[in-house]
Amino acid sequence: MTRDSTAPPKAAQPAGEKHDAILEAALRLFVTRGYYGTAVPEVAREAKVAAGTIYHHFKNKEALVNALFRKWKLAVAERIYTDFPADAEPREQFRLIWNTMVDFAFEHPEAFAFIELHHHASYLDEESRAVDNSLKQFGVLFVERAQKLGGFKRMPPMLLMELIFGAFAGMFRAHWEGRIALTPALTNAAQEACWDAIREPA
Amino acid sequence: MTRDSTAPPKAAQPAGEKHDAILEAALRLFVTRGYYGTAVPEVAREAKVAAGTIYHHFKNKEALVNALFRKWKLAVAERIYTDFPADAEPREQFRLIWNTMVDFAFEHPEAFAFIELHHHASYLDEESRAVDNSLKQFGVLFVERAQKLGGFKRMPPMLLMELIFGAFAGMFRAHWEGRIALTPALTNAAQEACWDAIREPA
DNA sequence: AGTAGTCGAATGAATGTTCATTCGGTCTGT
DNA sequence: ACAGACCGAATGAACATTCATTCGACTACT
Repeated sequence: MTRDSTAPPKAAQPAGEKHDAILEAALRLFVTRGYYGTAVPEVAREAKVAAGTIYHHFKNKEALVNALFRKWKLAVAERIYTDFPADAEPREQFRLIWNTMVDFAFEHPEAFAFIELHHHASYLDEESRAVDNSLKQFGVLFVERAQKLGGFKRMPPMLLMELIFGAFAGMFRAHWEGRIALTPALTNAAQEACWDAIREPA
Repeated sequence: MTRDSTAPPKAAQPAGEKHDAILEAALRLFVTRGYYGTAVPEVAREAKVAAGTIYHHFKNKEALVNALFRKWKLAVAERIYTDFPADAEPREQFRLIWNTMVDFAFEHPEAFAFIELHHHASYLDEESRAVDNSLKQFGVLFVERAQKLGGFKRMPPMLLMELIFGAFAGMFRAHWEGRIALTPALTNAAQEACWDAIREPA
């Protein structure tokens, strides 16, 4: 709305209401029907926007998924990086990462399902993949440090990571699909079980 | 489909050759591009069959995915049920289930990826879901028995199941996507890690 | 303060493409 | 010569994308 009256006329506002409405609608539809299963005009209708408007904000359907993927993957990454205690005990770090992801998954179930579901889709571009990888790299570094400090199983860090993240994702999928009903007590029990999986047994 | 069983039956067709070719082509394409991302004529081309032929063997595209899903889900189930030592120690049973699934995933990577990816898709019908559930029920019964015999963590059986299966699926996804290179030693290490996750710590 | 002029966001009907499915016909074994 | 199995061009519906046009906000000039 506001505009700097001293500066020359600026270009359009990049981030607007419609832009967000489109991303939200796309999130909802892509999660329930998938990328190919969702028609662009359908996204427009859900966002209460004309079909053409989507193409003012995104180059095409593919650019839209990629923008969505990056938005949420970066949101997760930021939550995990922020205030991460780099010097704490691995046990404490693990608990923190787990809880951060639990909070995120409860707060943004659709976003979590989306990045979970689409993380290897063919329509993701290089940049989206890079975002994905950097988060994975963080996980690997965490495991490597924990292994050096002792107390972690001697397995390829990537394997350990994937086991844990797979378990986490499976837990939430079962929750959303109604097979279990997660509570703080249960996510915590799962966290402890996963810790037992990765730590060196005494 | 049906044939008069009183008449001296002779194969008019050289066994279900085309039928199988269609299923195989569909498996390959559905795994790489998804259900909605795969065109029926594309399946036909991949199967070296005319588009119309697919509709002689399957009522429509949806019937085709469902047939495919059931075929492979039942194949997994059969492998797991067969020769399952109902009276063995849970530790032994767990090792067996794990190894059976590892073998299957290595022998039929596309089939495993397919049932993993599509297990909650909207186009699966009641019967397909029922097949899925019966296998899950088997897992739950295994956990419940193990809990009664002692030595298993006290958590909802379904949660324990989903954690383990999630970890297993994550491990293979990482393998196929090239992030790790699985070997018998590694799948076995993962199996032991997962056992540590579910057993009651001494 | 009022008016004309400019800009670009927004629209939605129109476009060309791709899709799932059909159907008239051919081929093969009996 | 009959019955399927099989074929693939044809069909119509649905799709992603385009574009001529509208609209409202802002600027510049009076």
